[in-house]
Amino acid sequence: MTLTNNTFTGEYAYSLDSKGRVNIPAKFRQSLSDNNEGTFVITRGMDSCVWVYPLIQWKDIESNLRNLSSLSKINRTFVRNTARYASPSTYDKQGRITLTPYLIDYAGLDKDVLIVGMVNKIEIWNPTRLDETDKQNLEIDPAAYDELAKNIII
Amino acid sequence: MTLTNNTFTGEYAYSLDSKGRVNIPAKFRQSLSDNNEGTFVITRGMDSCVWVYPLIQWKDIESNLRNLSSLSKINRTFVRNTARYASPSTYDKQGRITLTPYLIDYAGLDKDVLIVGMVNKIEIWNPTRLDETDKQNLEIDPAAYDELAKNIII
DNA sequence: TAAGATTGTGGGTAGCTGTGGGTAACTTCC
DNA sequence: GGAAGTTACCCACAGCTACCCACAATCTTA
Repeated sequence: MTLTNNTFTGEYAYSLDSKGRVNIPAKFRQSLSDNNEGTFVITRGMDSCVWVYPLIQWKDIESNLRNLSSLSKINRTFVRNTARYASPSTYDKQGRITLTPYLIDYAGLDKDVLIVGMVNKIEIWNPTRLDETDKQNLEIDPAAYDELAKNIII
Repeated sequence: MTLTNNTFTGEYAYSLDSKGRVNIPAKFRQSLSDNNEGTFVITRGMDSCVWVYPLIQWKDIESNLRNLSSLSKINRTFVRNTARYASPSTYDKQGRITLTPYLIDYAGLDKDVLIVGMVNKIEIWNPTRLDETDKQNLEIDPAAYDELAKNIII
């Protein structure tokens, strides 16, 4: 099956082992283009989860960060928070990446994790936290949400 | 007769087998343009059914999602809820796609299923649920139809 | 009407995928 | 410099998926 390059969708239940390793779903690996060199950049998500970017996607973000002037305080804070927790991770022969202890703690990860495709990146969740986040998001402005849906879903 | 490309109409009774496979009606497959590479994207419908998009139709949605910045919370929620349940599925030599266990459960699918052409996408229903949904929709506010009439002529 | 082609359904199997664990090389800290 | 802990790489194996073939029912065509 040929998928769009570097594009991720779907939800998968996987497990985090005692060494801090998680499998990247085979479907996701197949969609990776070669210039990623089997490498992802893992970092802290804006929700309570881990964000996993394919290397070339991250390089894009990096060059965008470079263009943010440090004169503005919000820019400095944003660049710092984004860069600070990012680290590259190459997957092993079995297709697993190793997470850092900080990120495992930040996302509250335990043995069972949910891997969610977010189109240009991947999220790793503690299933319980994702449920909670889902519920909170029900309180999101419905009009704004409908507006998005109207323009995108066909 | 050949209809417009990637356009689906009509209703068909098929069966879901023990491996989670359903046949895509031959008429639907014939209407697919080649750039779909024999691939559909299946996802959760807004009603209690499975939505099946031809690949190129889904790519449209995907590229819209790609342009939503994850800095905004509502964008993150929307991308997650849309991408999460979507997964590509290429039909086999017999013209069948494989559904995910989650979607089978969500739509309450059993052995007998109804496949409904929805012009730009396909719906897969549990016949009982479609009946129930139909009955509820009879009670639709006539004013809502009047509103719709402004947008479409039949 | 008869022969052939197409379509829908069932099932077998090789190879892949996800998971656990072992070991050698490397790093860190006293 | 050496012990202890950590990391990167390797192998093993059970379960599952993608692919293949078979066959009956239906449709097409001459």
